[in-house]
Amino acid sequence: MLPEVTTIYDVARRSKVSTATVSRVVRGGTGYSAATRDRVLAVIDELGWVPSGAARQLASRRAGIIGLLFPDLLTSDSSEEDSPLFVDQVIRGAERAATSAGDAVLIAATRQASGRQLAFSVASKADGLVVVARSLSQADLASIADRVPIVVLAGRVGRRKFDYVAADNRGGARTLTSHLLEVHGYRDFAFIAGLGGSPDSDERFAGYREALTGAGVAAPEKPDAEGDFTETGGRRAMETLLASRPRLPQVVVVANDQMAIGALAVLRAGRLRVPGDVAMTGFDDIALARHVRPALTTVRQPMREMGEVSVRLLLERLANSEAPRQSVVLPTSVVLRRSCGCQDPPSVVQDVA
Amino acid sequence: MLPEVTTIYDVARRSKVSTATVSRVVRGGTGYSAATRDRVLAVIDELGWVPSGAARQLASRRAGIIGLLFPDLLTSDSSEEDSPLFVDQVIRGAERAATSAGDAVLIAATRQASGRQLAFSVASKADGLVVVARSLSQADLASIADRVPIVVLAGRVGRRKFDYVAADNRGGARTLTSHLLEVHGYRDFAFIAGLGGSPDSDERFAGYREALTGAGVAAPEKPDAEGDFTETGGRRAMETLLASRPRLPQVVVVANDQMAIGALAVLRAGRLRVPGDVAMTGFDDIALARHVRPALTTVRQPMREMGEVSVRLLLERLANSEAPRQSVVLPTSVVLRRSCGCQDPPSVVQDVA
DNA sequence: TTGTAGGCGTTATCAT
DNA sequence: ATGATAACGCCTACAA
Repeated sequence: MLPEVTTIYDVARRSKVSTATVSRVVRGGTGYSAATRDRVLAVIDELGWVPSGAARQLASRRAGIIGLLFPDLLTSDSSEEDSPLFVDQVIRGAERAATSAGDAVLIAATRQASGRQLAFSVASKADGLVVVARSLSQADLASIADRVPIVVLAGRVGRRKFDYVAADNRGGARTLTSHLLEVHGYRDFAFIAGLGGSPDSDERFAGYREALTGAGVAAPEKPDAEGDFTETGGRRAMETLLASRPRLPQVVVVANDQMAIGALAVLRAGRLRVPGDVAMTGFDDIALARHVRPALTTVRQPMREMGEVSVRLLLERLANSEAPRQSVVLPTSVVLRRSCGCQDPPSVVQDVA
Repeated sequence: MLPEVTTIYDVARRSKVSTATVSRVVRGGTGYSAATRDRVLAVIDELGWVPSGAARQLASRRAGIIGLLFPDLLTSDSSEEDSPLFVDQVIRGAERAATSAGDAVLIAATRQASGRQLAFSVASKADGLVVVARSLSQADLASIADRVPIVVLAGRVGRRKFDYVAADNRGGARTLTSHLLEVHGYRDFAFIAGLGGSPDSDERFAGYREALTGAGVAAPEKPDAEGDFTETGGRRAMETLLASRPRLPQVVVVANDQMAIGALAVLRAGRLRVPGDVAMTGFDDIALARHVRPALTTVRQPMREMGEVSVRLLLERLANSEAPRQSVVLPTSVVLRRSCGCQDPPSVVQDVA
């Protein structure tokens, strides 16, 4: 026995009005008497009718769905704890912004090859897409963009062609490094980067260099070591660093928290004290950063807010496709803890201008 | 200038075939020559046509969308780190299972009052729903269920009416408590519960009691203190416990990790050694549990797997609505670390039968 | 192998 | 204030 869904026709017939009137009533439009409204509403309730999303979308060209595309971060061999919380937070933020506007969020992780097809599939179901950087090739991005509006999330500041929102990675790294220079007086630095070519890592390295250069400290062209954003990767990078340098730097600036935590483990295993022998900083302010010993000085990105703002931007564009392109760079903030050498964790959060 | 989306008619005209043939080709059906296929495919590519999800759903009664409803856990005042990772993991799992079946996941958090409407909205857009326990009233659940298939996630084992998947909370708590009794020989216990009436907390308490009773240890009818699943809540509950008991129990069994971590902080502040003066255990095995000092003995729920299995169950029902109701209870496992008194963290994972 | 045409459940445009 | 009736873009018997 088939579900036999009730349709707008059933409602119309039973309340002795036309489907047009039913439609008006449910959408809160105008043009019907209070009596009609009550009658229709009663019948709807009685029949338990729920308008078909598909039919609605087809006729009104509005699905009430925001697509969110992100790169698959929990692939095969990366262990549970390596899976970044970044996307989770972004999802939460997006969900919140969308829901409060009456929309829902359709999510899909693009895994390597299958990404293209998935992206199109999602695009065909949503009114617009929020695409987290690096989850799609530029070509695919462009070809989808001329079907539905797109907002790009994260990625390098300065991208064109689309609306985008990003965190001020560079500014955060710059402020953090300045703190290291000015407050602690460090002069001998080392930098552990994330995956080569990652916009986030690059931006952070750039900010780091800007601060060093600005302080008259020689800054190398390239990072001293490179990991892959995971704890394991950080461990390896730290080992490489240790092996390649004759003597310890005063401070190691790491491109993200997870790698910093891995690096911390290596130092601990080598009986090196942090921040006594070497200071260290991370980036992201994941929950762990606060709990690890020593607590990790880091830079916080407003991940949830990034998700929210992306959706908001998208909704704006949906409402007005002619509006000028917008780009929002959200401020990051430096979180001072023990690992950089600060005493008695002030837990102060220092905003980046 | 309007987007002027290209439709199947454009493709048909340009490749000089009927829309039926285009449809056959794109869906990989049968009944066309290789030459025709290539020609159509070429035109599709040239025109950049993407079939409309809405039209497709309307005609085929299949949206390719799985809805996921969960309670809003990051409300207002709860701080960032208190937001549970449970749902995040479930989302990941669901996304993975759905994507590999060619579907996408539509997510929505039900916030208090608005829940009902949101749920219906999502139901109207999806082929089926995975509903995380407590995100909807029984009445709403029922009224949605006779429109689309529903799978209930988590919640108490033993529910009827719907397909459901749950973790073996009771078994996990029982095994954990038995370990405490048998290996460590503890006899004086205390239990910190989560929110009153939470099925998860109740089940865990039940398992705890079963083990105690089975070992001939008197088990109180009610938990010794109650928190709200957050770190802060755990802190408060521990303070209450401390204030209300003349002397320390040998071990405190806490209903989840976050509260346990809060409780740990209280003990540390009181200069009490864990597990020296009091032993402690958590539940969930969040990432932090491993990094906190002492590392927390806890019970792991296969959160991601729960998401995956839910979607799989839903897809099965979508394929065959007549199949008998299914319920899957996934095993939990005890993770032994320092906080319960175990030496030299064996990091052993002990499966629950 | 290919085409024709009706139907899917709403919305929206005209009338009335 | 209400009602007919085209779209909307695709799928799918049924024919050819």
